[in-house]
Amino acid sequence: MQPAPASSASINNCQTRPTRQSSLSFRAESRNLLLTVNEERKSLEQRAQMTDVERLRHSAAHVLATAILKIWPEAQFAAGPPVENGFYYDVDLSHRISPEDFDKIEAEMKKEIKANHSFERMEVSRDEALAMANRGELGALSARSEPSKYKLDIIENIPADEKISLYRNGEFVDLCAGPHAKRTGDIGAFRLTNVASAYYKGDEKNPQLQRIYGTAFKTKKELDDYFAMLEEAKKRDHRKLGRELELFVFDDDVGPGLPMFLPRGAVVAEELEKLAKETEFAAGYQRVRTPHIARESLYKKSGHLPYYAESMFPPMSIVEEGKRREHMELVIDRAKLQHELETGQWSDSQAGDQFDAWEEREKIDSKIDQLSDRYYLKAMNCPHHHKLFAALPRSYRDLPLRLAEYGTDYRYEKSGELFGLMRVRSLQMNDAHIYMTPEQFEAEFNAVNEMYLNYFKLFGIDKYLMRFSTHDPAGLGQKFVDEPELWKQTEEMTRRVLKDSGINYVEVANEAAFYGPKIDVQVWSVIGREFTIATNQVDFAQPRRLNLVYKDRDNKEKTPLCIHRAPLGTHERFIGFLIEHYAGNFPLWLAPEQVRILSIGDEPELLRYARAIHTELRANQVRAEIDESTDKINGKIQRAEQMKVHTMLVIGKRDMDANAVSIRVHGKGNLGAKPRGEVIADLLSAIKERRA
RNA sequence: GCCGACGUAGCUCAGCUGGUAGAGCAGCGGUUUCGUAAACCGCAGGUCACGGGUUCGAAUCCCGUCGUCGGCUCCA
Repeated sequence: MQPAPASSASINNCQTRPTRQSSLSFRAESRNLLLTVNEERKSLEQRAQMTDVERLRHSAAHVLATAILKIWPEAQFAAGPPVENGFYYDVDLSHRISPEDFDKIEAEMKKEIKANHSFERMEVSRDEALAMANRGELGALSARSEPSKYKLDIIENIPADEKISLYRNGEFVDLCAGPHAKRTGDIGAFRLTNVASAYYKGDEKNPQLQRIYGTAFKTKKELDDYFAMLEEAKKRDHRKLGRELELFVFDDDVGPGLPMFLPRGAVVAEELEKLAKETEFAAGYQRVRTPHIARESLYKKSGHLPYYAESMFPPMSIVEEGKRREHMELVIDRAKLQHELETGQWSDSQAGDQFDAWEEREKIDSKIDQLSDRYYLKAMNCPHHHKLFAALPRSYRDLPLRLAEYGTDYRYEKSGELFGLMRVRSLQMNDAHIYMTPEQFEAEFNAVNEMYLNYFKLFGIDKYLMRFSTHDPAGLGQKFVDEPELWKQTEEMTRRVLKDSGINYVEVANEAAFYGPKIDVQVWSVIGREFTIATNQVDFAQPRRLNLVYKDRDNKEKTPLCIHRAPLGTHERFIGFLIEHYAGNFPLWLAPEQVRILSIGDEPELLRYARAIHTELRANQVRAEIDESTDKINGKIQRAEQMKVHTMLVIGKRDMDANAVSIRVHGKGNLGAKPRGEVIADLLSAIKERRA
């Protein structure tokens, strides 16, 4: 799992979760700073590949630093790269920069841009660079009493064979690989957006810096469009719409990251389940059901525990009735011993006694351990499914065996990573595990991909990308199971299928699951925001660890290959995505309330007619409601529109006399009157066919 | 987890430098009989997230806890 921003974090069926900090770190004692060093660096060539807008943003970062120095000359700068939607510069400054300071900083930036300084590149020797940094001249307007400490560190980490370059714009000189725009005046339009804190090099052992974010474009128009897009995204924010449309809620007493679906949200989840069940039934999957918890032994065998324990809720310890007394006695003994260890005066001559006490404590601990059983809330469904595979003798004739379940999992996401429905601690996944022979892999993998593509079509997802994550041989035995041959085989198979099927994919090294190569599926909502929604993983390790076997033609027992797949990801994230994608305007088949009947007035005869239609629709499983409030028709329409009810059937005396109804569709307005029977038939067929 | 901002009625928000908590919508009770985005009147609703402190007096100031949000290498 790559450390990714919450909005793009991936969903894993089950796999290792490296910490945010995957780089090797050590303390540089020579300075006050505690620094870490990265394993990998981008080469200069790689970095020189910047698009025009990236150059411009990179230059904007330098202009930002220039402006900050004009106001706070003592500021120390670290890194200031262009990023996806703009740029930032990390600054170490005792003054806390807040958005109130932005006007002042932007005004200085504008002066720099107006002055239209050129960006001059200078190559210097390592010694010159170090000397300048020591005089505080890098990331600065002039020499200063304090050395440019971050720049010094950066220089020291530049490989000996790399050239060192500086860039100057006006008075500002910075250590910088470039490239840049030609002149500050090329920065057509910019704006500072926010300020956040960031550790130097992302390592919490390092000092915390203030990260000033901004964005820049060539033209004012592009900048305005960008902010308009942000506004639109705000309107579509699933947290806002989720509350307004009464889809889901969070409650402090239930707990952070534990969403509860209100009836309207539950409808969406259940319609998605219905879709998945129909699709999977047609594709030869079988449904299974498994508990939400399992004994520790299962995760020891599956291999998850050492890799994944941090992402799981802490275990529940249970002592069976018959063992409670013995357990209690041990606990008391341990407490006594602990007290002694903590309060006792242990002189040098008693070191041996102290050591014995430690040993004794360990013995007691292990006895306590043996008496108690630990259960974990499951964070993934695969081990349970693997156990179902193993539950019956399997023949090659049974393969491929496809076991599917909308499994409920619990993952202990770090508090700072929770985000609406996008990153939660309880989740339900459109999960399935396909067990097969290696010969069947290609066909099965293709079928899975085809399922993905069909879903994309149904939901109107035009842009997608499959990120194919492979292993790095250097990580064998640590991050990845030590099976070089199987890695090679499965990665080749996967790559070939992806290539042959013409699917849009990229290959990413070193991000595979611990048990095999993995594909994360990224999709883009209609407003262009990226979501990592689904996952598809090859597993050759767990089946072996759990002794899964089938009897092959040659009467030999063999280990099956397994594909983990979850095309609809989790309900939580997929619904979050759909809310934004549709801006809350769900297609008829997904709409929480498909039809609302609005009568004009409440004369008994008219109400009878309206109620008859309501009853008929509900008898046909249509989610229809009837608004019998005393509001006037405009009020009823307003309320239905606000709740984004898909179809409104407006019924007045005129309609009743003609045995008709007037149709109004959310977002489309009044579509006029039609015969009652025709309207109902149209609704039923649109729902059945899941028409948009 | 770490840094920062924020937390007032179901929702959206007002409440100045400490002095009796307010509006609109939603809800409830009436009246209204209205043809495609808000009829009218009334009523009710808050331990100002929670806990502590300062003060004659705290929504307001301080500390802590909980929660939400922004961010935590896309590297000079």
